[in-house]
Amino acid sequence: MNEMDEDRADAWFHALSDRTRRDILRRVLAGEHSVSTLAKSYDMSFAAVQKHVAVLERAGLLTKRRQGREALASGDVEAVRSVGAMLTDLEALWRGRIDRMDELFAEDAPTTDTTTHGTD
Amino acid sequence: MNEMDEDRADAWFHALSDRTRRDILRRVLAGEHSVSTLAKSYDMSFAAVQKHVAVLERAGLLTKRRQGREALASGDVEAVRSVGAMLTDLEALWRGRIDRMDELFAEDAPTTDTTTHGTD
DNA sequence: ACAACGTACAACCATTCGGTTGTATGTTTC
DNA sequence: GAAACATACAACCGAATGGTTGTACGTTGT
Repeated sequence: MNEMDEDRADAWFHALSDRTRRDILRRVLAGEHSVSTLAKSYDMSFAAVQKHVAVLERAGLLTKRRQGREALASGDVEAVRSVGAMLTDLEALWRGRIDRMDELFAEDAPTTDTTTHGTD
Repeated sequence: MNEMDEDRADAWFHALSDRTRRDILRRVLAGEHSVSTLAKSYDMSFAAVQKHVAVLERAGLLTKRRQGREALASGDVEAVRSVGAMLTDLEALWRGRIDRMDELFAEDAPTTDTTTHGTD
């Protein structure tokens, strides 16, 4: 895991660590929304919502396209999948631990059958 | 999505938003480690690492058990899976958007078959 | 007994974060 | 062209974050 990946991960998880941003992401994944439309949904200033959108955009979780005076935001599902993939990698580490525990069991026990491991 | 879930999600993503914490989580998912063992891996004070462990613990991503003078930390893979599930839910919203786009196509096209909607 | 180890926690500090208001600029609409 | 709308961004502020050092306390080894 190199420095650039960690930077991206920092940005992803930080972007997702705020409930308003998670809610914005839900909306823009379900469909395009202008920033002002989004802003009307929350009990805070337009500028605050705009900043949240900017954080999501910098993290690559959302893209904006300009149409006239509106900025239409759209969620990037590929980025969401990348975050999910990171967690799957974490799970894999855990599974490795379990496998190692199984090996210890196998070493300890009288070897009845070493060829088939029905661990799944 | 109620208030308590959002609090948990805030804690999860915030805990994961720091690269040191992600690294600690990787290690304790792979196997139990004492806090001081973990601390030796990073270029920061013991207290700093201890705080990171505490953040992960409060988020429920890791549990500690006391053995003598050591505090052994172990990653909770179920919590990691819960975070992953949240992202899967986000993906589902996106898929809903795509389905709706398909419907628009279908409405636009000459009606060949309106009775069966093979959207799955 | 006592020194070394492992942990816990408080106090402090610089930086970041999440919010505000205000100002500027481009785009519709009348 | 003026008014209303949508965005962008800077400046500011209190709270939280990520680090530090110092202190205290139980546990282990000699």
